[in-house]
Amino acid sequence: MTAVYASDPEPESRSSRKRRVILEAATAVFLDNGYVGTSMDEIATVASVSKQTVYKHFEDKETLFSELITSIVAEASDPVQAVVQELPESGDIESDLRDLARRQLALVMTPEIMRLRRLVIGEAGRFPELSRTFYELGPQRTIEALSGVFAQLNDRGALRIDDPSLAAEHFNWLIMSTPLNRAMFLPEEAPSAAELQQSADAGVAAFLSAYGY
Amino acid sequence: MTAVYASDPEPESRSSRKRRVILEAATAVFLDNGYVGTSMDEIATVASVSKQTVYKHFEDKETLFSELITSIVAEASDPVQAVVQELPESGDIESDLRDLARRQLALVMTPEIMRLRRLVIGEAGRFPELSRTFYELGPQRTIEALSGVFAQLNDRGALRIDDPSLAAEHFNWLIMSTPLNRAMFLPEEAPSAAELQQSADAGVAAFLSAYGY
Amino acid sequence: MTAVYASDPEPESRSSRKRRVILEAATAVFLDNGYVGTSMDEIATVASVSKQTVYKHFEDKETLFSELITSIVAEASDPVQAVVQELPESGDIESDLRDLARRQLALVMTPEIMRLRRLVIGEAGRFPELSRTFYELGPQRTIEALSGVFAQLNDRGALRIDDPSLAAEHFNWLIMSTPLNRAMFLPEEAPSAAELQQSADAGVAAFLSAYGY
Amino acid sequence: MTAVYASDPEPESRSSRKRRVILEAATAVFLDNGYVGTSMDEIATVASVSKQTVYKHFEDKETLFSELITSIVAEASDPVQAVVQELPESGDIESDLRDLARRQLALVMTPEIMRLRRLVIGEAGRFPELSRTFYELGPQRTIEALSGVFAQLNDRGALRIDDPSLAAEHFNWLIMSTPLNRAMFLPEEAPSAAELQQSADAGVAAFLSAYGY
DNA sequence: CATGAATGAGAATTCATTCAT
DNA sequence: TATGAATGAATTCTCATTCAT
Repeated sequence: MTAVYASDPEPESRSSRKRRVILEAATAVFLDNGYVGTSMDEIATVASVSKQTVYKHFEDKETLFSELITSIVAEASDPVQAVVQELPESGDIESDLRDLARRQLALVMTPEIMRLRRLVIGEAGRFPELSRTFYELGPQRTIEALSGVFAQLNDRGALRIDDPSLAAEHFNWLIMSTPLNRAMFLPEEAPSAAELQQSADAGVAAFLSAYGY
Repeated sequence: MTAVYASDPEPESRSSRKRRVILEAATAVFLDNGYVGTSMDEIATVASVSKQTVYKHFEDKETLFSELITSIVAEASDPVQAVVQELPESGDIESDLRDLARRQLALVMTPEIMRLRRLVIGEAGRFPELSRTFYELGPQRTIEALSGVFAQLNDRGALRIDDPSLAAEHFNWLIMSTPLNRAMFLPEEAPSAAELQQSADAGVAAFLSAYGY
Repeated sequence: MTAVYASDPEPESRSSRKRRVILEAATAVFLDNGYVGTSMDEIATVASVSKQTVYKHFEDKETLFSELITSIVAEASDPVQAVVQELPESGDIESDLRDLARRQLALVMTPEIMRLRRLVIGEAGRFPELSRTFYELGPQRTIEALSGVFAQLNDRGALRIDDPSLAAEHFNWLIMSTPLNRAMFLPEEAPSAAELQQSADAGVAAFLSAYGY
Repeated sequence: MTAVYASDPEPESRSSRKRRVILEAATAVFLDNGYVGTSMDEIATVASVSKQTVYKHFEDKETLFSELITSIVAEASDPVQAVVQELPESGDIESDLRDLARRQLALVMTPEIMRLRRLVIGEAGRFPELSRTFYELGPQRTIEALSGVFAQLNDRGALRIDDPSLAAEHFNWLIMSTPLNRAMFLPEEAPSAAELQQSADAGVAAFLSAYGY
């Protein structure tokens, strides 16, 4: 999660190091216990700092939660974008789409992202901006990127697509819905990599039946 | 005035009337504020009964929540089943599937069921049995029913389906995922009936491209 | 406990029957859970009557407790008195005293009376009249009776006793203190009948060494 | 004014000072009102700290009570042990035993220890480990010490004792039972020092009649 | 007369947030 | 700057007692 900052050239100040430590602790605790189920005390304890220090860095619990979720969502979004943005060019459209689908699915189904998704959905009433952010940086952004890809594939004659945006939706959910929905309700049964691949492959096959030549 | 109810075959006892009132109040409050965000005091107030009465009917908050959610889930599940179980027989497969899809989608996207879904997902960590129940009585049961329908349609030569269960998954999510996912994250933007129809119709079209003759 | 009333000739009225049932239930519950640990609800439930019925028979919890304890103490006191009042006349003073001691000890160490003793002692602050009653009807009354016995035995030349009351105290505690004190603090380790006899016999022996010829 | 404590070798930390204050307040309140009759609020008020502070130092009411009672019992036990362990060596066995008996009795009959004893007995059902501790550190330990003393006195030819342990029991209860039992049930009638001495002396006299030459 | 419900309060425990040192 | 303590309220659950039906 913090790997994103790994190549950061500027050395962290003490303050921003603390800030990061607190964010990491808060991430762990919030994802485990939810917003209301988490106490500032526990965050401070897990971060090994005093509660005052937490409050020095974040105005209150809501702010901490918001900033936290926003930044994780952004972080989590990037790798998915990277995968979806560029389709490999092997010439074999089916294997290319399979490749994309498998990688996308593997990323989205990460246990931590699943917990994040459940948390954000559960708090959608209390924090509508957060769930909007998740939606926009997650599914929406993904589908836009896919939409671009499918437009190109159509132009290139590889697929037969009238409405790239609609095709992107269909592609996205054909490959993800089954395991995603299942995982959302059955947090204790993590799907195996094989199951994920199967779901991706079957989705791609159906997609090609509908949108291929 | 009460004579109207005189012919009521099973007149509710005071006790079960109270029980029902409490359940209704609890439903409203839990769906609005989530499990932790709801206090027994508020439930009692909304139900216009004393807290004692609540506790006389339900052992504790957890029990109340569990029984409540279980029963709503069961209730909500039945109409969807009814819709999905029997396909109309007009001879026009596309319009039949559209019909089914539209009705199914309209039921599932009911605001109350959406709130229930968010609530259950948000509490999946705390109440895994509840989310399992939702999963089994909801998506799983629906897909099993659809699976049966598609098997028949295949036998009848109306569709070309190898794996009815997989086709059922694809059908289900092609029509539902887009609005469902959106509504999950954007609780304030209820989709219009027109949008839902469009989603259903587009899903059916894609499904037929993939699985039709 | 209610055996005392067994020979009662007059048939119980419904009311007094209920009253007895309540008292029996209350006895069980109070002895198990103490005064504060007992709720009127539980008493009503155990007695299989409604709470109102309890309140119809007893003004309030305090009254119920007081009357209850007073009557059990009185009931429990009588058999001990009976044993202590009359010394058998075998001519063998040691075996006579042993007999008395063993019987007295067996009665006093009854589990139910032990629980009563603990309860009364624990509530001595809240219910001083009750503990006074216990003291007067229990130890004090016993010792007065023993005192009379020892006065006779002195007059008869069987023992050498200046102060019968003091001798009675010494006798009483020589035989009872060890097991009684132990049982007071170790409610889970009921002493065996053999241990009790041993304690009685050793107490009698010491008593005779001090007060015999 | 605080300079007086300046040379204190181990200056109490703020934390341990608070802890001590809480323990003292809790002692007072528990001894007065019993376990269930005492509220954490009252303890906090008496200690002049916030309830939070109480909970920061002690996990819950039970823990506080247990630690508290255990430590008082241990504290109270030591002086009695000191008295009982060493018999003075005046050569006059009767006056030596009287001395011991009077001191022991005076210690045991301290009002605070009496309240502790009542409290522990009253809670023996709820806190069996506590009453066991009391028993072991109190009566049992005392009698073991006395047993050692009597064994020596026998060896030295000062007393005629076959079973030192039994003699210790008899000694202990001959001098203590009467006032102890009375005080247990009549908390409002503290025995005078004179009465205690009389009880001790009379007990010693009887003991010597039984076990002396 | 007896049952379910109501009342009104109190207890244990926890929290977010703010002072004081 | 950071730590322990305080604040003030909220929450779950229970209780003794009283109405109303």
